[in-house]
Amino acid sequence: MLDINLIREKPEWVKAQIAKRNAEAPIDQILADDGRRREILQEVEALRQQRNSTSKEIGQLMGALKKKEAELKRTAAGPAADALKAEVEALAAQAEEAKDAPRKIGEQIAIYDEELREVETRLNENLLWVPNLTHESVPVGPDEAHNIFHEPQGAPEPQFDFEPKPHWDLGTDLNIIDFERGVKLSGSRFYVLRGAGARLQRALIQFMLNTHLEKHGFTEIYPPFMVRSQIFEGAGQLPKFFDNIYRDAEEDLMWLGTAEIALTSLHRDEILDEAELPLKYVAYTPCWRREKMSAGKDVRGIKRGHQFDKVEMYQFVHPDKSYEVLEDMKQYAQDICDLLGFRYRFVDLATGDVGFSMAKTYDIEVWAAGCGEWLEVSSISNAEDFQARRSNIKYRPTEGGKLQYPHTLNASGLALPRVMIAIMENNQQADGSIVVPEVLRPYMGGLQVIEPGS
RNA sequence: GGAGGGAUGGCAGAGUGGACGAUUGCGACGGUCUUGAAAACCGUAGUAGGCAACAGCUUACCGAGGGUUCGAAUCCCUCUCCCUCCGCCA
Repeated sequence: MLDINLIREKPEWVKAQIAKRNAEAPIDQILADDGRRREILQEVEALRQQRNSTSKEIGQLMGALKKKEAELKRTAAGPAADALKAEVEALAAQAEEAKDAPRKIGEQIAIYDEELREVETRLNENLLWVPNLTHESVPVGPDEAHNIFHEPQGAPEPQFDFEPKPHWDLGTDLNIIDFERGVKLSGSRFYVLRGAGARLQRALIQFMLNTHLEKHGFTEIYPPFMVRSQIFEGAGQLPKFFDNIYRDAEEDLMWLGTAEIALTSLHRDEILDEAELPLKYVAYTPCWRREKMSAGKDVRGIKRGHQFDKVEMYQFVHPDKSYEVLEDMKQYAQDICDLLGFRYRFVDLATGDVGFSMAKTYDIEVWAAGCGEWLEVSSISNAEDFQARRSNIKYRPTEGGKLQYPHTLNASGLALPRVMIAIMENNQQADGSIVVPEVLRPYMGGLQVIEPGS
């Protein structure tokens, strides 16, 4: 969510920023509703103030009336009682009369309130549809064709004296990926990992988590895999990406598309201490995506499934530090690639390709020799205060003053299926076996090579 | 799934229609005292919005949303969450 003050003060600049993303947002409607909202507020608050003060007067009248009534009760019949009775009646009539004015004010307030509710509802909904603004360092361009690809680095490109096979053939031949049974169980874009395949993935998860815990200083989180729709809204997934989310038919629960969604909301509605920052979290979760947008794309193999596993890093940081931390996060993801012996390249996403919630994003792509593709294994982003605003997460500055929004960053560390692909395809041998990267062997009972039947 | 009880400021916990944005205690912060600290004493304190923007004024907020009323923390309705007991269960 953007700061409404920013839209109010620099609407044309905001529009230009959104145009850079090749996106659209109802800025004019927001401005109109925001203006009207403030007009109504002034009217309605003045009315409320009037009503409050008259109500207080009535309260005093009622108090006096009660006193007199009590006094009347204690007084024996006679001239004194008659006089009191007259006083009581007069006061009662006065109170009744005094109610007229505030009652009318109340009716007016109700009319304004109705319009206010309508305007605010629309305003808030529209604000949720406005994407984050990209950072000035992001290359400008309407789509992914304008991304900047950096020179490949890391390990040298693997060389073979035979034709390297794609992972779907390797996996099937070794009987470690079972596509047919995956489809039998759940339909297209699902697969079963078997034997050393399943173990390889589990080893990778352990290896990645341990690396981030022990070398990069993260705290491990195990979040719920299903969360409320509000939580999706907080991360910026809703309302825009509703079609891509799996949801429960009866409860207001949705299956994570990424751990980022849950991690963003860990501190929802909380006020942190500045001294607590940065908060560094890492979580392993499965991720579920309908992939409606990519129907017919990447249908072979395990590159794009409806369910996949991912280790995700997430940080809440001081706003002044977030771009520094973005580079750290990039390094953490890179470390995993290096340890696994990958050849990889960094991509600076162009304004038109940066995700809805993000101000700046780097991708890491890993070379996979069998399918001959660069595979996106990590996305490293700074959301600045966009997600913190949506999720109402603030921090109290040590030196006092107004509460501030922290910046949030997320980075895959890494996405499992594509890492599996790279390992299988790059480490394959002429006989179809696969060499297990050294760092994973301790997690696989010392297994060095995945051979048929292992 | 059944029955009952709850939700109030950082925490604990009063408040059942009018002076309550809210008693009190603890904690926090500032000060006095002290060589320093503790104790004691004094004082300050929530969040969000609007207007003016220098101090100022104002509205809303007692789990959430509606309603009754001149007026709601307090009464009514709906929802969410928590606790206790029973049932079921990894």
